[in-house]
Amino acid sequence: MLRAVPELPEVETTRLALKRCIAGRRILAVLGKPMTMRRPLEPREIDREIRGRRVTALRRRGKYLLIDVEPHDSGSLLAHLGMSGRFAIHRRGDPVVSHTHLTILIEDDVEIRLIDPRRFGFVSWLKPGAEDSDPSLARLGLEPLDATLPRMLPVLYKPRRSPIKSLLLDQTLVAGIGNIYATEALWRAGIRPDRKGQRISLDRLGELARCVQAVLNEAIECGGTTLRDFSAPDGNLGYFAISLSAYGNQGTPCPRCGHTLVHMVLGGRTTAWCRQCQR
DNA sequence: CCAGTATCCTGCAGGC
DNA sequence: TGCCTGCAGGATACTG
Repeated sequence: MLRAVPELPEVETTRLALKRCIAGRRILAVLGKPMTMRRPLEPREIDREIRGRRVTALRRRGKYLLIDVEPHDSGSLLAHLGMSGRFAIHRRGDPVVSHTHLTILIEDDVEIRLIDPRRFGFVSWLKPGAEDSDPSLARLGLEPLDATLPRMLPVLYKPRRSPIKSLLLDQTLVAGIGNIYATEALWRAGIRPDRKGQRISLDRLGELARCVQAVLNEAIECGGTTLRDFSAPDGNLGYFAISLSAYGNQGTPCPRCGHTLVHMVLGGRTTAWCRQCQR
């Protein structure tokens, strides 16, 4: 199984698991050392802000996770898992794996741990009102699971000259799609990754939007049905084996037509695709 | 404004 | 067997 980079489905699965385990529970303490990450990690500041408070809600925006605490509108934790980040749910006393940068102690002996070898992710405290002006959140585009996507994606992509693959990865247009699900959605839609947005009909872009939603929903469903909240032995969340038709499968037969899948590099990202049935 | 590229970081696969 | 190189990619600063 490929070790998947967290995209929207993995973040959503993490959100649902964290919700089941910590929503309504009180935070006892936050532990960790200051660390250079995508944004500086300041465990003591986070501890000062959320110690003793109850978790009220877990939200997702694109690939970002928001953890709200009581009282209402008193600020939130903002997290991004980057490329190698994950939240693990543990019991107090479980062995600590390397690259555990943050530990959130929850009542009833639950611990939430942030593990991120590459440190492209982050967890930071958003002061009350800071959410609206946060530079990362403010730039995010449409939620891909929104019912308006089939109508809006063609409008957003049609004027663009970039390859469709690059447009799918542009978080300011639609937020939450990464390299894996962009590759899968294009394979499903039968669109070659380097075709410019301008050169794709509105109908085909609408179909692409439905493929994006289908592959994301299937991945979430897969995660929801295969993941346990406390998964032995390491408590990892948000990683699961959805069967991928194109991503990483260059050199093997296309599951639809049998033609050998090839790969190309677009914007520094590899894409597997089928010359026969992706036009 | 827009499109394309370099950069951060570590683990690991592949080659010799 | 072991070392070395290069690749993996999300967000963003930077360049053309």
